[in-house]
Amino acid sequence: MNSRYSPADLEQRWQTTWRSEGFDITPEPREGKGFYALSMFPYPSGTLHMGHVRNYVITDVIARMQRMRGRAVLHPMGWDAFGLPAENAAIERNVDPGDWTDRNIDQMRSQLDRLGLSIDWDREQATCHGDYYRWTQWLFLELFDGGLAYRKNATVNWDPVDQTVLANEQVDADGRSWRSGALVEQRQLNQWFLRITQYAEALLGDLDQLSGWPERVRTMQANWIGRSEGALIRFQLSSGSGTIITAFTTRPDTLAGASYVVLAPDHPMVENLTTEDRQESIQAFQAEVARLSAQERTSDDGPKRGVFTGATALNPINGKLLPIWIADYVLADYGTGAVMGVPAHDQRDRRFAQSYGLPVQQVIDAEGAAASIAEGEAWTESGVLIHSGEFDGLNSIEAKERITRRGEQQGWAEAKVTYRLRDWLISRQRYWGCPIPIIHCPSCGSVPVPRDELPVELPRGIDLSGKGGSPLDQQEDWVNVPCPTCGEPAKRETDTMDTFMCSSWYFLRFADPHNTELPFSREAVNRWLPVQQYVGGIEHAILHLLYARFFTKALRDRGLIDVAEPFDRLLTQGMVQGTTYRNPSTGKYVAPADVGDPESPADPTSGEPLEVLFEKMSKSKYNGVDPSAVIDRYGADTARMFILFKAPPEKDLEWDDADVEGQFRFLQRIWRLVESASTRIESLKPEERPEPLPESDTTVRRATHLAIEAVSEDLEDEIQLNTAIAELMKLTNAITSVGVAELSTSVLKEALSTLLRLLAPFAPHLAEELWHQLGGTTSVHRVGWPELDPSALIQDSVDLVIQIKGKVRGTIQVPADADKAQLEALALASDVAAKWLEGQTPRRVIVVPGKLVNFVP
RNA sequence: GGGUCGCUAGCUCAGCGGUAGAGCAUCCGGCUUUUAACCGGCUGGUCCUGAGUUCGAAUCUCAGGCGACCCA
Repeated sequence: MNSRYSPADLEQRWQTTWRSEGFDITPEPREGKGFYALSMFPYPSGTLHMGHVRNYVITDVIARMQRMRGRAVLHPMGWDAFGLPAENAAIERNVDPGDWTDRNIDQMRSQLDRLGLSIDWDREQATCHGDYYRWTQWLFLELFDGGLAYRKNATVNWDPVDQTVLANEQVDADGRSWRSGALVEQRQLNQWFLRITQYAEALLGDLDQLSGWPERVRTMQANWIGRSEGALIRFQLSSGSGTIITAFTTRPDTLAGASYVVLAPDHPMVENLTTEDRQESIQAFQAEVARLSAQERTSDDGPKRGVFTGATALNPINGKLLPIWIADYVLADYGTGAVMGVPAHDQRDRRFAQSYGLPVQQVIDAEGAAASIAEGEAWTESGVLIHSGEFDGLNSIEAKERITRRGEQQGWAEAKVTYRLRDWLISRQRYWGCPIPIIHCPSCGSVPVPRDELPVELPRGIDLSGKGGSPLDQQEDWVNVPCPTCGEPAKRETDTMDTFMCSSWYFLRFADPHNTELPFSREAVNRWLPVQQYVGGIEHAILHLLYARFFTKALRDRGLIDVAEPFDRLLTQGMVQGTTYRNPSTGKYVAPADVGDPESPADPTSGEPLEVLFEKMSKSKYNGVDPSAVIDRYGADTARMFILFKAPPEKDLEWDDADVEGQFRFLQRIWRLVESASTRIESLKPEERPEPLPESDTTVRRATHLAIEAVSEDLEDEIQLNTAIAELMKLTNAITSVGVAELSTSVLKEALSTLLRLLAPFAPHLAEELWHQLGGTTSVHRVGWPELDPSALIQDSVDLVIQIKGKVRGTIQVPADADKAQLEALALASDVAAKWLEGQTPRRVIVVPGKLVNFVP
């Protein structure tokens, strides 16, 4: 009977059994909706890292628990398989990107399988396979038909390392590419865009419905969409030419304080406005600004630079002359590409005015305003209007409205809402992506490829030099085709799609993965969507999660689906961090093998002491832990338990080998506990329970049902997997400390059967093995979630705390059902009260039934 | 500069008006010729600071400190 817990063979054995029984195949929901649990699908890099493990294990626990609760569960997996790494591998090693990707997928799938994830592999999708990207193209044409996909010439972000353009969301705050980290340049190119701005209001407004999303993700999306209310102001040129410059402002109340007007350097009117003598300096400045990123241009700090055009405009509110400048801090595609300069009340305007000696006129007054303006700052708060003629004395809020209304009456203003959100640039000048299904015809323009000819397949086996331009440009056979409309010679679009297009609808395909007529049927989508629980990294707070919401809304408006939001509940899991050694003087990272004594790590070359940090696991920091190695050593169940227990799911997790040992020991304790009890239990069928129960039985029954209550809440309401595991430990400790020998068979059975069922989602293999050892005949994963018996939680007697003036002075045992008067009497009669009250009559008595009595003398 | 979140045992975290808890680590003891050991037990806390509300504050309020993230 003293068998040993050896995870390696039992995990393998159960995985084989489950697979052969088709345990993970998705059942059709019998009534109502099923439960859809989804992890953000990975890029198939070929190696599974701990971040993946954490992601999929969290989703797996939720999926398994919902299944035990009797729900039909959809828990699929796929591959976000287009993208640059495959293309780079092809360039470096001369392999086919498709073959390389498929090999990686096979490798990662087998690594995932070892974790015991209950994934329905029959629904697997890879975005780079024709039977998937056929539908990505089909959906692109839907958007094209709906006017949501269009081509335009625009200033776009160019990544000089990856040699492709990027969407605004894919450039970080420092103006660097999210992928390559390269400083992004600006280029003028003719590119494809999706009209996400048409959904700005809906994407913002519907954030309110997403109560199952983390607050910070909603805030980040709201900030990114960046709605601002204001007005368009039309400035007439003083030359009397009738030419009008339209500027957008959120502060029409400060209009009287405008002392100049600024256009973006690439504003289309600049050339006409500029006087003869200034042409040269204007052109030089335009060229200079073109090299800067939007972030560099618009930040509050740093000097603002510009050039005077020679033209002037009139301020419509007071007729003052305003010089017209161009400046780096105004962007052509935000608002109207023109702003009014109000140095007293805008920080960037103030910097600019200071550089060029432009007048500063205060028009908003409030306490401290004049002083701060005098110190060279801008007063950007609201206040009361001054120096604004008839509007003097109004507060900012009223004034915004009154001034805008006056302007509307007189034809120089218009109330207007603008957004920071830009249209989504989806063209990529790379090979390994989904081809855009468009043919350019000299006479018919951009013509969609007929739907029955989809997919437009990527040509295979081509030479990828990696040097400039899209590799598809050079594929003459592929590029030159007759126009589908007129039959004349035409050319295929050679840009491919941003891979975020592929991931913007994969969650819909999982509902109907084998459909050959449509990307998905409305019925299948209605059956499963929205995703009840979505789990993934916070890095997609804006990118993927915003695009997917946009796609869902656009497809709903095209009549393809009925849901307006794709993800009901979202969990953003934290990073997995590894122990990292760094030399503080050189900033260099040192591998753990080279640091000597881990207690006092030292640099192997210089002997300097190293600092010990926890940072996101990565090769360059030598702090990675290989999931396969952990599974080899401790088994998948221990790896799962550790990664779930060590930190709450949304927080960063510090990997610590000692704590992994701890989890392994806990599983061993359960193993031994069940072994020691197995002689007493022949089957798991319920049997008569003697009443009343002896005290040891009551204690364990209570612990059992407390655990049911706590674990159920932790898994269903808040996803608190770490505390759920702590509850399992408490139950285990309660059973062991009372002792198996002290328990009646029926209570022991109930306790162990409960423990194993609560454990099953976390450590599925061990729970299954022990369940069978106790005589279970069906899988523990199919027997149902344990039910709470509230009567088991009731105690006959409870500890009553006795406080004197709010300080705890002792406890007494009282009947659990005693009323307030009885409690007070019992407490007053106690030794504790006698000692501390010293005969005084308490002035006040607070009684909290079941908890305490507080005497205030 | 603004916002959000956090600060509880050495570490990672529970508790969110009513006796401060868990796991790991430490320490002690036992068992076993141990190398993935195991078992039992004991330690260990100005709950970031200060003020307020309350019979009673880790928990609520305010101010401050430190840290992380987001926005500018």
